[in-house]
Amino acid sequence: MKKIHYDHAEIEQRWQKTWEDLDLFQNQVIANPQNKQYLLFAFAYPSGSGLHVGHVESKTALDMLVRFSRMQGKNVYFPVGWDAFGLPAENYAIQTGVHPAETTKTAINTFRKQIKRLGISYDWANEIATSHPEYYRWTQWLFLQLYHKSLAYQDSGAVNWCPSCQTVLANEQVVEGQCERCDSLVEQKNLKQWYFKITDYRDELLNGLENLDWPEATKQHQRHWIGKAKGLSIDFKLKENNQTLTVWTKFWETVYGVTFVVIAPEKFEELELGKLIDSDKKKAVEEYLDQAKHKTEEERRIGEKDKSGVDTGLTVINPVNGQGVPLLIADYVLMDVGTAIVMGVPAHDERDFEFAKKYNLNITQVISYEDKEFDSQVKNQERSFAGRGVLINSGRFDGQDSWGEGKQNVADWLIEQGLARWETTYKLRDWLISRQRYWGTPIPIVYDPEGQPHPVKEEHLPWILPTDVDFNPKGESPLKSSREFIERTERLYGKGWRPEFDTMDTFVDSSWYFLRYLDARNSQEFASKDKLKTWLPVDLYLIGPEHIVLHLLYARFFTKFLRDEGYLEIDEPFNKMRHQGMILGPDGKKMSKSKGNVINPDEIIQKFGADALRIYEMFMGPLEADKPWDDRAVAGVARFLNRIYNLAQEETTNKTEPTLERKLHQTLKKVTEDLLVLKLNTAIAMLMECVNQWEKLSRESNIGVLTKEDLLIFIKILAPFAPFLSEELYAQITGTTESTGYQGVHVQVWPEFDAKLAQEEQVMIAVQVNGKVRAQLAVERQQVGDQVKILDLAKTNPEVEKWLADKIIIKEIYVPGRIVSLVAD
RNA sequence: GCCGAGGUGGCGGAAUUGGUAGACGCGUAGGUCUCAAAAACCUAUGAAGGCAACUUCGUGAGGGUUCGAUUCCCUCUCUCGGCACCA
Repeated sequence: MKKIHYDHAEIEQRWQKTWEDLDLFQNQVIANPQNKQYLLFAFAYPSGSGLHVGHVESKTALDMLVRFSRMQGKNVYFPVGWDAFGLPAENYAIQTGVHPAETTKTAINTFRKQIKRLGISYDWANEIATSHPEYYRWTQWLFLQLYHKSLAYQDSGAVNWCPSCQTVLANEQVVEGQCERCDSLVEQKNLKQWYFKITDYRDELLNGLENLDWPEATKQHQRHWIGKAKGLSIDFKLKENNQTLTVWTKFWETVYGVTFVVIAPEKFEELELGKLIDSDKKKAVEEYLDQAKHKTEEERRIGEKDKSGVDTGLTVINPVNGQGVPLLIADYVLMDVGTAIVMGVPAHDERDFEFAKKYNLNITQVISYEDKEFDSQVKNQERSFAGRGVLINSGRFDGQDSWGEGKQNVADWLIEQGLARWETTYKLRDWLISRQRYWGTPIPIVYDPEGQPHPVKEEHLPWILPTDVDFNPKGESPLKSSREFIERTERLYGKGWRPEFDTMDTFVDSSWYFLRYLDARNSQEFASKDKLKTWLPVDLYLIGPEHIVLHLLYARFFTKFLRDEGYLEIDEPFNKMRHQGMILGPDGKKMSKSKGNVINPDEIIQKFGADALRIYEMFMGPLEADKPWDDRAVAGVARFLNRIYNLAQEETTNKTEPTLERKLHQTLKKVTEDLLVLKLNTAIAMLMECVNQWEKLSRESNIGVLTKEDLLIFIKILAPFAPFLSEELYAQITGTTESTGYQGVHVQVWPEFDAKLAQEEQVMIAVQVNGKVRAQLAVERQQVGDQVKILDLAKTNPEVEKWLADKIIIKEIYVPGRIVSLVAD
């Protein structure tokens, strides 16, 4: 039969229009808890460059699962929206003068069009954009709820400042001392800013991870970020005035080895220790404090190699042995770790060792090691070592295991003596949400003429983002340039009142969007309790691994807060979460415009069709892996689809070829199982195997090889993968017309798997002799369980006999249906 | 330095979680069709040896457990992510 190329463009456009006219899969949020499935894709920032192949990957993967679930009779909700506030649109506005609202709208329209072309079956009825007043009104409402509970508060202190973005950043947005977005070196500034008190939930955020079905690596990451550490706070006394200086340590067993104490510059000032210093030291100390204050992030990093500090001339008493040791100031001690005062144990800590060497401080070994070389190196003050050993020079604890009884006994004793207590520290700090940028949600706060903050009244929400604004960065919030904003505030609150000019971190917007999805047009509340109760939690969240600490932590925090406020009944928003990998350029590198290795999905759709693009991206490899693009492999997928199209044109028969029927049911089984665990690459491979066999049999036969029913089974299991082609073929075969109402493949029931039909009649059993496969036995299915017979068959097989000649069998193993293993000597 | 993921043909990747390594796709070679090409289809395709049936080797390296290891254990090595002066 003559092979034709089916017209993918025509078919795809026609069905896209039909589905849209029918409002297929729209308005799926109904309060029906039966069989509910809330499937969530991390909503995207609508960038001006449009959809890229990475977007296609995650959207398509979930769409396949969604279509499959629907056919399985699940009540599926699959919403869509836009993380529409953000810097790129604002930066573009600075360059071109085009208002961010304009560019955002255009970008969303482009994305929407592209997504529809891909055949993603989103429910558009609850589409949201975080920049829409009816959305950010509730972001502001949430801020106010936090404010009323004192979980949103204002504080001044050192903050991370990006000189290029002209805004402060959250700790989470500083990567290696650089701005996450533009890689500028981050500076420290003292500013009064708004914070969310996420630390109130730190223990729950940590413990809640336990039962989540998330990738273990992601959970581990969040644990590290929260950074809970149990240690001992030990009180040292200042000799000069008996003032207590508390150090915090995880290595208290080395306390007898303390030969100095180091304090962070900021802490030294906070405790006002300067006044105790002798005049001869005063100048050096003041100089050091001044210099430390002005160190840039870059200089500090250089300092990693060369530690600096200054002796205060003050003496600290080690409580365990009464020894007086010097107090030094050094900026390698960080203000926000522990108590910002560190006990210096140079024999057993690398940093302390370095510091001691540089400033000629004493070194006392208090742990001896089994390894003689190590031990003598430490003894000779050539290096430090932090491994396990036996305590020495440690009074009553000498001879005890430094990681076992010794560690325990030292702690017990210190606590008993009232010298120390357990203290748990965390790395997680409160979330700084103020941003000195325009394109974001305005913080709903106004200041009275005395400068005291007050919440914007709820009836004034949404607290609209003004439009008469000069975007050009001047180191302060662009909103200050809006006359309307100030006039509005004075009109509503009184003369001399001023609005808060900062906007919120866009991560605030995205921390609760999955809640708004459930009731996006509700003007009375952020979502009705009924719908929240019905649909939460999210059943599967597919999100890039780049959101591990930021978004996922914040969203969990919001969920827990709203639960405590009585709005939600769940503790965790996303019980099951998976990551999609990155699609790399053909060169195996991350796609970027500057590298010129970007693949445009529109071009692929035009050339090969949306179905081919969808299937290719899923066929590339495991969803979670990073995979390089291969242009030629897309053509292979297009070929696969074309073969299906041509085979489906052939006549059907009244009895399916038995081997093909078997293959079809094996395929049904494999595809069903793989879809449930998102192993889409192997599901597609199985579909290909099935088609290969179908084609082979069809070639060898003059008449049809498939019944109409079996053909329809194949089309149905193809439907989640290739929604357009399967819809077309289904319509062709069943002859349904629009007049009968929509009866297309996407509302059909997923076929039932028949184990009997999938079973092979003959099973191939391999025979190993001394671990090497030497023969294959074709065994009737009924005989597989007959061990005696199978072993007999194996031993009398001529191939096997050859290898058994002159040998005695000493062991026989039969794994039913798989393998016979004979051991002979 | 620490934490995490990983290393399988020329390439992307499979492998029922201890049971025939290399499914499926790409690429390559030869062929069919064609005046020719493209497209499409067929056959072969881990490496080495052999005319051949066949044999040996082979999942980053080395060792171990086992009748049997890509899979489990130990040591090492390389790659990719992340964190990092965290006391």
